[in-house]
Amino acid sequence: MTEHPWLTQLNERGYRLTGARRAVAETMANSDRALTPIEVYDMAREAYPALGLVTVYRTLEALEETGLIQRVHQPEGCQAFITAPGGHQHLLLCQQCGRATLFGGDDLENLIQSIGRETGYQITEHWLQLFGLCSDCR
Amino acid sequence: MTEHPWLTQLNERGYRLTGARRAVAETMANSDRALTPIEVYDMAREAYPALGLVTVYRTLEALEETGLIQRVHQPEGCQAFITAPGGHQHLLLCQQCGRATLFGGDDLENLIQSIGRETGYQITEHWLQLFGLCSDCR
DNA sequence: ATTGAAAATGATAATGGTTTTCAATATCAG
DNA sequence: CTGATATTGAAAACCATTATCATTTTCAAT
Repeated sequence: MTEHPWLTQLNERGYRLTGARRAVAETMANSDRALTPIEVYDMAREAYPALGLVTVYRTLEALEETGLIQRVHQPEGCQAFITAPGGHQHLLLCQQCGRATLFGGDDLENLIQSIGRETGYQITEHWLQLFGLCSDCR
Repeated sequence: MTEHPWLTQLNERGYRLTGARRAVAETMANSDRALTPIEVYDMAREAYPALGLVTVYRTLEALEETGLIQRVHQPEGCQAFITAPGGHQHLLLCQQCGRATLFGGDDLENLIQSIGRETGYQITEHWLQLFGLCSDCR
């Protein structure tokens, strides 16, 4: 039996493989939009009905710590999570359908460096998030 | 008696001028770092002891709606607010002392436009927030 | 396969920040 | 001044998140 790559990664981090984790991980991995813990709970229970909400919280925490998902900040709240393939990426969210598109922030580096010079800050982290309408919704 | 400009702006928006609002507005206006509702509550009560926490929430809402303060998103949470002089600005937060520096995002416009072209999104809003150490703390 | 220590789970309760409700109070136009 | 209306703060309600804990499951070592 071959496991989803996410589960393999969790396992390598010392997490045991369980039905609950499989259900939560696959729900997140298959979603192209941000999901709240409750949404994950409802969706993952279709595959694993015995799942408890507390376990959803704990598994999301594990997935975030492992770098497989990231928290999404939105005007309405900051409780949602979305896949984070390949580490640090920037988000572009559709305000209509909720779809999320990831993009690299290569051009951002220059901007950040010049801001660091101007302000005297040693900048260690950055967040860029865009909102708009995706090609289908506009 | 001359009022703080923020209070004049609130008044022009139809809000009445009260001691509670004066205390909350001045606490926010005088802070150079992000404050949570509870922090505002504790600080503003020094000037206006009868202040209730509920009124802090309501006044922060009014100040945000009027564009005088903005919500600050941080890894630990997104409940804090900070002054927003001159409308939309970007934040640079010191991870050590919490001080916030504002900067314009002029150079960002080009980047955003090219991302819009690449992704097919019609981008309507953007958030950029930087974290690091300020000149005093590094 | 079996065993057993340690991890994981889920039900329940506790927590704590935010909102709602509502009667009393304060503001301010007339 | 006066009164309609906005505002206030205390208390209660709400609800997402976290802590507790007895039970179950995983999985490495037999």
